[in-house]
Amino acid sequence: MTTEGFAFTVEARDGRARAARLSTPHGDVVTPCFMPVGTKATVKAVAPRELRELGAQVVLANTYHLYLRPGSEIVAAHGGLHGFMGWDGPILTDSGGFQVFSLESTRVIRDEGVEFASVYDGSRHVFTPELAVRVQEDLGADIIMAFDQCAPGTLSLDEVAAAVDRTTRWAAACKAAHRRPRQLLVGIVQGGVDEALRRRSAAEIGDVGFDAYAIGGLSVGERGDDMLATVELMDELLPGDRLRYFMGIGDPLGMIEVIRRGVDVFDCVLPTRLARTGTVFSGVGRMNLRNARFADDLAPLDESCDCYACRTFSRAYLRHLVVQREILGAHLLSLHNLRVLLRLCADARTAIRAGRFAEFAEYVAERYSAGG
RNA sequence: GGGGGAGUGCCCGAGUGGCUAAAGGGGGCGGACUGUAAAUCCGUUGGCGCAGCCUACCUAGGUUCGAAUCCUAGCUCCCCCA
Repeated sequence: MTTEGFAFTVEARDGRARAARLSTPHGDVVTPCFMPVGTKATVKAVAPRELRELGAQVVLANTYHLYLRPGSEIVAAHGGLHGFMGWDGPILTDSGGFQVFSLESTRVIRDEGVEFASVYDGSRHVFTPELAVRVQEDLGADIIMAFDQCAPGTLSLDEVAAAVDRTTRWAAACKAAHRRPRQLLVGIVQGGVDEALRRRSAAEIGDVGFDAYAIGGLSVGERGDDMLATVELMDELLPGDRLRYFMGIGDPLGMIEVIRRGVDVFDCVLPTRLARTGTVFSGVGRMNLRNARFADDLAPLDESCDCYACRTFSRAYLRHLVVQREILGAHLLSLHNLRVLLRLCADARTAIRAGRFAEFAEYVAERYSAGG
């Protein structure tokens, strides 16, 4: 790896699955690794100290949202995101590429960049690859993302192809603009679920050349088998000695399936969002705690979970918090859902190193088969 | 003692002769959520033998082809003056 302060080593393989180590200026990350999402420099409802206790190694923040509020200069005044949000481990910032997709109704894509209407006050902002890199340099995350156009495979082939082209040009512009040392810039592959477009995007992004690669544009509405087939293809196309990051997957079953196909790290809002809407991952699939059947259920959320919520409270109490919209409910359920994913990753690492990943995956599939 | 106002579905609250099984909100029940515009959004919410019928807008009568809506009496509640 050519980026100063970083190293990446695959330490064990089991099938396509890998157990690896990424060294960063803020510590090592062992993979497979789930990265909690903290868009506005906070993993909603969970304090950094708790993230650490849960076993989180890296957290995300979002360039576009922090650029709008509070503004990167405020963050920079704290010495960057680490000081600002009180997390001393590795941080990754997404570039704003996802907002090109999620804020579709308030944005206009042009070849030079994307014009957004601020979701806060309607003011217009043009995000370019150069600006996305500059803001990310100011924010000071360890790992930063190229500015891309997230285009789901549900769009027309022409649209996905156009997104592939722009993503390549923008990736080159990001690389050229990147100046800050000791900061890992990650290139993103697009192409929806079309094999030819994925091959083209992987080749082009690979030609630009990055020390780590991300798989973007998946888990955004396409069919599950198409998604997994695309991940398998990416395993063949991406260099085996570089970190692979699947952007946006965080359900227990899906996570295991992408680990099985050679992905090292991934992030997702799902565990914390589900928690805030009353749903938890459990050994019997997802449980929506608002359901009346939990009203008098004195059992813990999940007998086998070691999180604070499971060790301390009954389903009936947690349901009460959720139904009454007590803020503690969002907090406790977030702790639990994050713990489930982080523990699964820890177990996956152990299994890969022991050459027992297939067996482990089978166990997870059985345990979380009810949609967990 | 005098004057005025109000009683609607689990709750609040629109509705003042047919388009009303009754707006809207809350609550209840259920669903969704995957690089976070999300403590959000969606559906549903009288009963049944369910293209129909039954029961429903404080109670009991009445007017009318037809009443939550008009009339009479009663019950309950609220406000103002003394």
